[in-house]
Amino acid sequence: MPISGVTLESPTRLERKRARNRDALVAAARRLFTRDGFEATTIAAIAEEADLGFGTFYRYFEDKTAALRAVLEEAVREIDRVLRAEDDADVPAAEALARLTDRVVRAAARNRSVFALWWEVSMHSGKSRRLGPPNTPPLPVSLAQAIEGLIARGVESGEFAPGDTALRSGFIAGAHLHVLAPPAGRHEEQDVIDALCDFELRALGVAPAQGTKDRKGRATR
Amino acid sequence: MPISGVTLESPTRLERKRARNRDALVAAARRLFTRDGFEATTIAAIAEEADLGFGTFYRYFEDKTAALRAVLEEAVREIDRVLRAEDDADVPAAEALARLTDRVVRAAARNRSVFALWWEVSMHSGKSRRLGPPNTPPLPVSLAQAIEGLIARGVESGEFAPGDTALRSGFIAGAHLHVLAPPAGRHEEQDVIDALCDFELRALGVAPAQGTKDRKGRATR
Amino acid sequence: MPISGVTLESPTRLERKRARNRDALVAAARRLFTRDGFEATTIAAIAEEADLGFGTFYRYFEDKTAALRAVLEEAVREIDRVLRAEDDADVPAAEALARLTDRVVRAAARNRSVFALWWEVSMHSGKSRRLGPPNTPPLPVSLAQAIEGLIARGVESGEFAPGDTALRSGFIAGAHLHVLAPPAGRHEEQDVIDALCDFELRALGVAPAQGTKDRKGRATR
Amino acid sequence: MPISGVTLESPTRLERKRARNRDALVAAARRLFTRDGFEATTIAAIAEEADLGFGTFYRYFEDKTAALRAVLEEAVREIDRVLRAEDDADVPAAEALARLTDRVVRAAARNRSVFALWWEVSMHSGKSRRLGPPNTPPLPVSLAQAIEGLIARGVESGEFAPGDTALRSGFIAGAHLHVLAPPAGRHEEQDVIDALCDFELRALGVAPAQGTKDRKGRATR
DNA sequence: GATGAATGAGTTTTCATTCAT
DNA sequence: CATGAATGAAAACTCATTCAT
Repeated sequence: MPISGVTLESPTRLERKRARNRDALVAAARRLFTRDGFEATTIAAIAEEADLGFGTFYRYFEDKTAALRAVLEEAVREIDRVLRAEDDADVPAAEALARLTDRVVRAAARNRSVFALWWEVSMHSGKSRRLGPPNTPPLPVSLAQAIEGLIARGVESGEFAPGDTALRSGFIAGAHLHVLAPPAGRHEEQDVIDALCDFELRALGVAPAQGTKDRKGRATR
Repeated sequence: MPISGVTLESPTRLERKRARNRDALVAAARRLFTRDGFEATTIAAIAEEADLGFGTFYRYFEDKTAALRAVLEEAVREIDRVLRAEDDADVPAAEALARLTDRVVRAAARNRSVFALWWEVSMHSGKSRRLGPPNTPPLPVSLAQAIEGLIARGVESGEFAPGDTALRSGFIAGAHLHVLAPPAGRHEEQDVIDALCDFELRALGVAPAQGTKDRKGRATR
Repeated sequence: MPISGVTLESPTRLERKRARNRDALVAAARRLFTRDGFEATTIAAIAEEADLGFGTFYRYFEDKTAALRAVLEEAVREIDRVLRAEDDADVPAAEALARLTDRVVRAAARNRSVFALWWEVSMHSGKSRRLGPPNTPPLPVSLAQAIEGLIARGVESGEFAPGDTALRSGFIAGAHLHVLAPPAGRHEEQDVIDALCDFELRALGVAPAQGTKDRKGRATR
Repeated sequence: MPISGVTLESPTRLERKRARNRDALVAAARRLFTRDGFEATTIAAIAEEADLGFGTFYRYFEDKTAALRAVLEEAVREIDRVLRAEDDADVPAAEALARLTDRVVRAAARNRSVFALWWEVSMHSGKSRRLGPPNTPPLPVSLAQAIEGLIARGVESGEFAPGDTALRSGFIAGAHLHVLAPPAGRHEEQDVIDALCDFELRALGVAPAQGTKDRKGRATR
């Protein structure tokens, strides 16, 4: 048993196993939390879904809420990735907003249930039971903030009509998140995106014609 | 003490007490459900909040879900009242939409927490746990349907730009419901309404100028 | 409102009503106790079955166990009536036993469920929960005692073979009570009685031939 | 501590503990069910009586009725063992019945309370509350069936007097089960058996003298 | 006297969490 | 480190009993 080999490789192997187990647990938790709700999901069910022993859960999470946090952190990371768009800094605000819309709708469609979970949890943050994610702002807020920046830019550049930036960004965020509403998914994703871009750009005072035409040609992205 | 008076009032007295108790329970349930969430609220807590005995709860509600239903029914009634607007049938669609927006935003502001509860509950409808109200459509759906009718009317009359009616009504419903998002209430209600009307009418292709000015004589911020 | 008439008749009328109510409650309790068991029967159910108000139950019975006692007392009275047979004192013991058998089987068939309830209750008398009837001996014991007297008489008179009187009376009581066993009622009552008389008289050493013949002709009773 | 020994014994140790716990629970349940009745026994009491934690009960039994089933299954197994007597197939029916009687009385004496519980439960089978054992026939029925076979054999061979086989087997079963009646146990077991054999064989028309004398050389009391 | 509304003690059951193996 | 057995706190729900009308 060569010490060097063991000490060098052993931690790595373990670490990989640990990571695999943790991932399995988080994935299982996401499936069950979003399907049945947080309270209705038992730890035993999560462990089973992850094909791991019952007690093993507690070797990876302090708590059931820790698992929830882990699930939500994924969603937060996803949103952060979507919202952070430094490369859009040099395109016109309208174009940047269209791109953001595209990314948001696609991400929302992909993570509908987790986003809904996040929304639900954020409603009860700071209340008696502390389920919540650590200190992330609620989804609509994050989204609205990102949009707000773009609107401010567009107003400044004269692209967008003047108006209350905060309110309008909230409205747009609301329109974006409408895709989370239950009967979602009945439209083609691309159609939703096109319509939404048209909708919000018009609302911001941008002449729609070309924008829409462009998008129809699927050229924008 | 006239006998007739006694026999006439006697049943009423009990009934009034019953009604008072029931109202107290519903109010208590609404407070706790919206504050802590449905699952986190115990029946003991509801009874205590209503200042009634524990078992008394069960004389008025079969179930915890029955109390939830009662709470939501209030909200449903409120929305129904808001969405039903026969008197708007003869005004232009744009004006009708503006009025609807006004009513919705005011109602949402008044019932923020209950509407949020409704939204939350409707996310888990059709899942393992059957919390939901009997057969009420989710809030966003009801709202979107009402809006959809107006949009269709406006498109037909030429007031609104053509486009997917269903999608656009959904976007507007989302914008409306944005007021439910946590950091709400930081704006004057009237300002929100004005901005929202401006926002959605522009999005539908209506020239905004007069509309905004008309509403309160306030200049758009 | 003539005082005399009222004071004279009023109590009687009331008493009749009271008696009627009480009877209804006892009958309802018997039906439900025997159908569902004592513990599974709620006072509300008894009152409803008796078509009386809920709280009325407590004007007639101190307790749920009081209702049980009332039900059992009926059965005890019935058994006492069946077992007391002074008029059989001057017939031969065999004939007296046959008559007793006849009466017991008919009573048991008529009161199967109450007797079973009695048996069940007597199993747990003197235990933690005091359900039991006041101080009545269990059904098998009462029955065996009555039989024991007859056997003693028959042994003394030489009709019956000698043997342990107590044990044999117990065996016969057991045979009698077999009719309480679940799949009862598949035989003609008279056939059961005939077979049982034949069985027990043989067991006691009485030549069966005539006895059986007689009974077949239905002449004995 | 040899590794092999550990790996071999390790699983067994747990299993043994599990078995011990389960046995403790069943024993506790039997004690309490028979002492206080099924309904009057709480799960907390069973767990306490078994000296185990409250929740532990539910690791071994789905339900209180599951514990009842486990208790009754013991009794059913015991009865099955007693009633199955293939080795008696070649002895005369009278002798086989005498042996069966012997076994039944001894088993009944040993399991008086459980048999009584079984009887009690079978009275309420098929009613609203489904307590009963899965699909075991009631005790008296099982017993009567076994006896019925012997009587049929004896009648065919000419040992027993002709007569209704079903009824007579029921009577004998009743006599056997009389030992379950409360004031039992005041007689020597052997005396009961002797008297019962004499009783039932006479009842079936078998000349008693030898039979009784043979059994233990004791003269009939 | 009849009634049923109010009440809370008592039971069953679930499940997060601990801990010995 | 993985596991699952043990545990009891907590919650829903029932129902006997009391009491005001």
